[in-house]
Amino acid sequence: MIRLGYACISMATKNNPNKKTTVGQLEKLDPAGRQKKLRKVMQSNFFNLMDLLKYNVENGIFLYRLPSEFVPFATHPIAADWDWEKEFKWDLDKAGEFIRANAIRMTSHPGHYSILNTNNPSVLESTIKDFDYHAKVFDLMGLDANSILVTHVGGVYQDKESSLQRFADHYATLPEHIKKRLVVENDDVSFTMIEVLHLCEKIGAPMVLDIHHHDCINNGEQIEEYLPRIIATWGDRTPKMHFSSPKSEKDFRAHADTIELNAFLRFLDKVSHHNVDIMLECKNKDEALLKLRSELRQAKVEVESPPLVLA
DNA sequence: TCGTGTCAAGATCTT
DNA sequence: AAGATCTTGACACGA
Repeated sequence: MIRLGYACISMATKNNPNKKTTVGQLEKLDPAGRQKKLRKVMQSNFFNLMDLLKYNVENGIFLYRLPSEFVPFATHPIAADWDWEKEFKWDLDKAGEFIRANAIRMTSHPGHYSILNTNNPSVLESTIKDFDYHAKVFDLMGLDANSILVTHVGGVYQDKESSLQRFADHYATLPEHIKKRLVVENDDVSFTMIEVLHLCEKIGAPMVLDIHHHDCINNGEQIEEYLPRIIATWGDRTPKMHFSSPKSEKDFRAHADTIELNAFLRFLDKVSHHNVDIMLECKNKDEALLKLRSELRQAKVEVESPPLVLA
């Protein structure tokens, strides 16, 4: 069975769990004022998250990416003495309860400034701190290892081989609670499906296949040839893939507003006999998901539930 | 209320 | 060596 999901922002719920503030704002306040401000932002993020998850469940959407901004300045020095874990323990429990009760798969995507294969020790340190934060949120919500952190390989630094090796070396040093959630995605400019697959097989981490990125860089490889191996990297977890449509011929790498039905059908043909979660990445978010769903229904393609068996 | 400059973070390309 | 770009929505402030 296939499940569809979307990233971070819902167009239907006006408020989203990605409210934030700025360093400049916090600097104007005394320590107590800072904590108050951070608390206020996080409170609205919790409120908005519960609202959004309820909407998701009502609409049969069980795959969702939590915005990295969920905890404001979670790893920034300016919020170092703010103990959000303790302060929001009750809320994290409640959210986790709802997520587990409704079998929602939460995922996350640490920002593109977090780069595990960096050769700069201070960047590595802040990257691990960022991964730790993302993992901790899922840990505190009591979510299983299907709640993953998706990252890219990182920079090339003029030497792909050693850059891949450095990813593997740094991966090996990660604490268990991060390692059990970290997965690697092929990107659209540097590391191809094949390169990431080899890396994932080597280090024993799952691979997120991004179809659009593969369309951006490849050496003519067909995804169907590699799907069994990609899916095998997930072990007993549910594989996750990313799907999006190019914005235009000229601006190919950018995401379009919606998903192009025919391209999606061609992809579906290759994966529909697997159990796969598909994250749709497009500007129109949940609206695009619901649109695709209705187009699939019109095309009489049953995707998200097992085929009906008539008695 | 509306328009706009600005925003934590790195890598890479351009000047 | 310093600056621009990537990508990008939303905060915060001034009009």
